[in-house]
Amino acid sequence: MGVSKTQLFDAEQNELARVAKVLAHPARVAILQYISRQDACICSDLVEETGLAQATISQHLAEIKKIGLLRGNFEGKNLCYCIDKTRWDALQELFSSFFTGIGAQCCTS
Amino acid sequence: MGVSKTQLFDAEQNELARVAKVLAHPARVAILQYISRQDACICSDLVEETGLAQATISQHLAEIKKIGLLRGNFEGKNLCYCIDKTRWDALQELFSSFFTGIGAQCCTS
DNA sequence: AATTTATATCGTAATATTGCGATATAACGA
DNA sequence: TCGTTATATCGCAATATTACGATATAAATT
Repeated sequence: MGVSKTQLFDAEQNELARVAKVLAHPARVAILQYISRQDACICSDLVEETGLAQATISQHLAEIKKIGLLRGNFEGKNLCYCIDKTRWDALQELFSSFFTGIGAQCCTS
Repeated sequence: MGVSKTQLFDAEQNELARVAKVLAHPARVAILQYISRQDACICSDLVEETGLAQATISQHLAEIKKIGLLRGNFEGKNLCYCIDKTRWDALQELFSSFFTGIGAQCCTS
């Protein structure tokens, strides 16, 4: 049917999946890397950088925003995005404990 | 058009996205957690556990296999899955360095 | 050999994602 | 105010994902 049955799973499982879905596209990975590389938090030379259309980039940015990772401030006429460090750290911790929790009990045979 | 333009991005970006896509469904997160919780690497009580149909579970397992995370051995009549620890550690490192690499240069304003 | 049990695959319907042109919106500079 | 520039949103076409019943496969048991 195409709809994920999220009600079958707990909040943490759904949250991890929701965040992973945002990282599940190379353009969004590239956007995050690019934004962090420019310490000035430069906005959309992303179009030029990636070769995707402006509408497409804007859509990808919206996905990243949905999980609270982006902050945008106007600097003069430019809307500059930057990564919300607090949220970033929280998500890093989410993934880290997921990986650690499972890794601990892997069978090694 | 619905096709991701993977050729625009580098190998690491595509790899991270490919793995994230597998984690981007709560059922697959739950499956990985369940397999690790049973240190005996028990197979598909997953159907009972999750409430999803057997065909659906099998499909999710196939997705997890595609990124090399599952090993299946026959124990008598049962096919027992377990998580490939080496691969798991490699993916943990992949995510860890992604998060660390970006977090280092986030603007803090 | 026939039956049972466990898992995979096929086919298909419902829905989601990706990408982009066209079109808004909104702030700045002339 | 008018045009320019930057970004968001709409609408649509192409494709991917999710879910599951039905069916295949394959090993173990009888």
